[in-house]
Amino acid sequence: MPELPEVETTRRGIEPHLRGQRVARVIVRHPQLRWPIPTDLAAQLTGHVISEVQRRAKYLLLPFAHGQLIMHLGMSGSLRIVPAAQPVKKHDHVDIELSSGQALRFTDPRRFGAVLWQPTDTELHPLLADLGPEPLTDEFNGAYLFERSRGRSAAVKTFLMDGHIVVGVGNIYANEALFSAGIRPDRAAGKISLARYEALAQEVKVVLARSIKQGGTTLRDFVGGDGNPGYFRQQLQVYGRGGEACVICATVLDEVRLGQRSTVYCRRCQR
DNA sequence: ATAATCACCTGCTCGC
DNA sequence: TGCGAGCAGGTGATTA
Repeated sequence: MPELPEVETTRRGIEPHLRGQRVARVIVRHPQLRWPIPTDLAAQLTGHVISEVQRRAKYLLLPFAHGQLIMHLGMSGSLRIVPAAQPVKKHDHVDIELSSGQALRFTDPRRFGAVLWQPTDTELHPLLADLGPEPLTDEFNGAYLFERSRGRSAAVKTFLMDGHIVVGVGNIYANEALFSAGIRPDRAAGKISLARYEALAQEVKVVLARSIKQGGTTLRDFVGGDGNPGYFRQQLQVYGRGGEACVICATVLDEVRLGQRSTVYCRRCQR
């Protein structure tokens, strides 16, 4: 379910409940996620105090002196703070119980998510090593996109969703940002001008920031760490609206597949 | 190196 | 009401 705004919403929701808490117990009910949960996870975490929750791309990180916990929500994952005694449901795979009596509960029906442990000794974890810049930093801008895209024939939407180029822009926000920037999603990335990439970078930042402010986009059942849904859905201009009227010019929005992902755009507003 | 496809897994919606 | 097909917020691995 989550793109960057949903992950950041989760981070902000859970951090106040985790900060300063000691891990009392770790329960792994279903270790088979995208990769197996390390068998020593409980041994690594139990008794240690959580200092903060960081985010890099769509990964949530709990740093400790002796290593870090890496979590990813995949397509359908969520993390919530619940009373440790709250009965579990079908897809509640992991509980990290805290000294407060609450637990951080990892739920993920499709199990595309991940819970990993990385000891401190090694360098950057391979999953984090080759990631592009964070979209909400100055490092990510039109000039950067322009430079990285030269010579590339792939569709600009696919390019924008490539985590090696920039992290955190998933299918929803790629569709939205391209609409706001007036760029057709299937245009070759290498043939777009600097000026248009400046607009695109700007719109990526705007749409992500706005969504974070509203607690993310709840499509099916996304809830932040506090259990509240996100309210950005009602502001989506193209995602999920194929066949409906463009909010700008009322032209019927086209829906096509690009790199196996549903892609919606206005053939009149986006060129 | 880049591009396209596959794979992982469950649940839901749609059409018959 | 039941059933198969297709699709869903991600992304590493594999293949040309």
